[in-house]
Amino acid sequence: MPPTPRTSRTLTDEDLAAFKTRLCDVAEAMFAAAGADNVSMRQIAAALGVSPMTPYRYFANREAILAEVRIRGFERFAALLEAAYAATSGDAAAKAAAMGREYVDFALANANTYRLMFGEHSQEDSDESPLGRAVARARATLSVYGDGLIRAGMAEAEARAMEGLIWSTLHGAVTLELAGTTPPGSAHETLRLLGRFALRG
Amino acid sequence: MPPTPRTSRTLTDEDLAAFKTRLCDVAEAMFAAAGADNVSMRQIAAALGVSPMTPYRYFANREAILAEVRIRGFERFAALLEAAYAATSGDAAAKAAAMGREYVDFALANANTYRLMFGEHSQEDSDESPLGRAVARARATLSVYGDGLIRAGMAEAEARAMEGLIWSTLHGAVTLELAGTTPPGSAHETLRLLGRFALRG
DNA sequence: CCAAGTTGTTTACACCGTAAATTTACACTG
DNA sequence: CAGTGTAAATTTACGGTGTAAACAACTTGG
Repeated sequence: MPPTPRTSRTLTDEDLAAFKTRLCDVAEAMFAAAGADNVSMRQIAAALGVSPMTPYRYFANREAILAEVRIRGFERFAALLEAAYAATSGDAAAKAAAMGREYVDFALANANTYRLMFGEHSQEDSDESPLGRAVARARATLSVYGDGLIRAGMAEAEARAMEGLIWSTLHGAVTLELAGTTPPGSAHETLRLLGRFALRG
Repeated sequence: MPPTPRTSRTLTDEDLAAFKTRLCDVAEAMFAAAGADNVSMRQIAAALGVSPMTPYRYFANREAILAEVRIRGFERFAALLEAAYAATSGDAAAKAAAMGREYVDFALANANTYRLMFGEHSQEDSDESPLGRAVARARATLSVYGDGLIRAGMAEAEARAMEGLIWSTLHGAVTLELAGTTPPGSAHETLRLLGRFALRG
């Protein structure tokens, strides 16, 4: 069978971006359904209706696709947290509680995406990298909590450290549940407990 | 090249167990060095000086080896926590603090083993399964903390839930650091903070 | 001594990520 | 308009994976 390229010669920057976006959309859905490890390059290409090697013209390799999807995941995540913050009326504690709920709900409802986001991605998240910036954006939503502590008289450094503790607890709760180490519902239970005595107004 | 089997006919139960142990020792070391995903069956077999298919006579498949190594990891982990408990003189808070330190140290010093232990292992940890029992043993060491709370007047159910919260925080802190999402040292910092206001005697 | 069964080996298959060669179709020259 | 260079997509090919199946070497029960 002869090759059947139907190109329009040297593709535009937006054509290029469009393909990348389309590929990421498809890959993201497949990853979410089966876990990133169980989706091959060939499967992604087939789902796009394109030959197995075509994606390599747009991404250096498989890892580059994972990196891109990770970034998109963090951005979606951050947007949800920000929305939860904006949609909640009340004091900082109420907003923080809503964000905590959103955090756990997102992780449990998008297990494979969350696993991909927080899996071992070799290179560290320098604030310069796109991934680092996406992570920073998600992390920044946590500052609502620290801000409340500062208003209550806590030193800034300490308040920021407390944010790290809250984050650790949320992350630990959902990953333990996602791994099957703790039974279903544990994460929400932990969240409830955390809110009870870490968010007393 | 002709096959060169030098067997001694129908191997004893302890011969069988010995091979499994030897294989797990080797596999564990290779996993620790390179990460489980980067170690193939063929590599393990080669390291054992045996042909690629021989391990399959002792383990159903690769996943069965991972499961076994996971169990051994949890047992080693539990033993360390128990040792930290036994070696610490003082009240429950001091013992709990020592165990928390041991927890974080183990995870950071055995990153790949820890990742394997708490990675997605498909089947849940029923208390009937060997893995479930190994997990339960590690988890049981946490009860020291809950016991202290109960002595301080907290209801039992609540105290056990608090153990889950502590576990989540420790697990979250180390996995965030192992993933590179938080900078080195963060887990110890979180541990310090946790101990400060969760362990006030 | 022979048939059966246990052990380890070799071989084989379908899949993977991706490097390299190949084909196609456009955008240019003349 | 013919010819050519080249970007885009394809096919092919290579070394790797997990593991099923066939096979060879041996021990043992009859």
